[in-house]
Amino acid sequence: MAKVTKHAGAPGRCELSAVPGLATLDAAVLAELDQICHRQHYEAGHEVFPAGEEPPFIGFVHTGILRIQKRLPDGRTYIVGLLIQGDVFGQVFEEAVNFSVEAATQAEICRFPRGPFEALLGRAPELERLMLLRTQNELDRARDWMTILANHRVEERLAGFLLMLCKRFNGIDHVLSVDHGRPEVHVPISREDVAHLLGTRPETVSRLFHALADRGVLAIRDPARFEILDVAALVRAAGDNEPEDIDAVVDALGKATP
Amino acid sequence: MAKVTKHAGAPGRCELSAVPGLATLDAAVLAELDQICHRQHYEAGHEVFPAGEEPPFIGFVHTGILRIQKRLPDGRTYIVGLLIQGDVFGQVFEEAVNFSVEAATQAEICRFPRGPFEALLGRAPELERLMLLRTQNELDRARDWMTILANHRVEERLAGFLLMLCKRFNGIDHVLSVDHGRPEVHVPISREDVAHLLGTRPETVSRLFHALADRGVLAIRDPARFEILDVAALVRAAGDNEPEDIDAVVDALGKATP
DNA sequence: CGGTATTTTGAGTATCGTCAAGGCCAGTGG
DNA sequence: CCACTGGCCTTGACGATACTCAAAATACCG
Repeated sequence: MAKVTKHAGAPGRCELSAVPGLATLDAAVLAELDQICHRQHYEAGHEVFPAGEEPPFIGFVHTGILRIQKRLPDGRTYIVGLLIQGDVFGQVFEEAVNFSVEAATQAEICRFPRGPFEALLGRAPELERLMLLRTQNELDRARDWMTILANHRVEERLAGFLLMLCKRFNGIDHVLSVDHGRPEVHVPISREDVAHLLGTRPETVSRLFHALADRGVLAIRDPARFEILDVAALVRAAGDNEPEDIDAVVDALGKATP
Repeated sequence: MAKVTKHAGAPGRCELSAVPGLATLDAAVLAELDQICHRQHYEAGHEVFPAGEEPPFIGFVHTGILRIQKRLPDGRTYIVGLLIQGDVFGQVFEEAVNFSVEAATQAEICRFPRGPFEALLGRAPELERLMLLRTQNELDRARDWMTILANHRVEERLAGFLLMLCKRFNGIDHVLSVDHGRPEVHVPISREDVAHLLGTRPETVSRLFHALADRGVLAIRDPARFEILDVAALVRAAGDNEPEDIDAVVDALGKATP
């Protein structure tokens, strides 16, 4: 993992106007963005950009899943977030970032070189506003994730992770689907990555998936696919007794693509 | 706790130009900010604004410490961040926030009503840029905090918390000082708050403070004040083997106000 | 000085990490 | 077509860690 191999991309033609989040932008701004954008493909495990340096570009995820992470010299890895379709990453106007970005699966992204992108930011207040709102949103999600991480029992964290997949990844990359009339969640990353996200070990993750299955909360169709049998029980397992949340999940599951 | 009592504040006169982070702003923008700003005092435990609603203002912390938190109906509390002198809080252009803000100690803040503040944002690109950079910074800190939370042993999280206090709170509110030639850290929040921040219980926090003391890493002067006896050991206890970090802490401790 | 809240300590138990072995699947090469 | 290999996932046993409940000690405040 962490190889730097990259595949060359062609400039322009990123169909940015088709992207929901960007549709509100002025046509002229969109055209300029499209001008400076290079589309690029990454294989799973390849590094999109490293920690400790100035990020060379702002990225926009088209397909696939990326990990935001920090690797320590002793081999420990912390994953502090996942990036999916439609997410923007890379800080503007920063000299160095603390976290690297790696492809967790095959991924297709758009790269906007920082120089031109930052110049465009200055000319297009609406784009700057968009970046501010997106960053605020990311911060909010990071804090939500912290409340999951702060649960002492790993089972609560794991259940919270599954619910997060349902709520946020719905409709993305076949994460959520309905196969035999029951909602099915596809966990798009390895046990080890899940463990790194949750601050635990792969063995414990495995044990707890099976514990949830034994209690009838979910069924394991294959190591990456889980049928949700009892949403309410899963929400209870997450220790999350906010009624709004169970509604949000039921809602997300209801809208899952068959 | 969580009372809504507020003390009335007088508009203007917030001496915003004296604030390091805002000094780069145009004088005219600063004057406008000063116009719309109301200074307000909060007692420890009082709510600055609640979760689930549109935040009524953007806040700027002058003195004291605030908690960003979520309270669950069953009484559990998650603290996802602390705000100190110079921090800005409150999202712009958002309908509802997920987290409430409460005073952890007596606090003095400036309130910028959202309407006028957002209007000013549109007229002053440099202010919007400032907000973007601050939010990016907050996001980075939140992710750093996540890497501390993801450690399985509470001792690592507690040591990481102490080091964070040294690095970030240096020079603020007497958190860091040198009393008998040795650096002394003042933990400005209760054991319970520390526990909520670290995802554990006050008993465990207490036990681990004393365990660190028994090993000679630190000395407990009173329940809120700790003398750091062995910085290197503390960094090791945090499980953080990035050489940059020990340097940063030694540096911060060296600059501590005597 | 008394009353209350906070912190500390103790004992017992649940949870999780660690180490080690075994199983499953996909891709490879005979 | 089948054995072999390597990666991932699973399972088991044991010990370490932290949570729970309960009580005592200390600090705080009027």
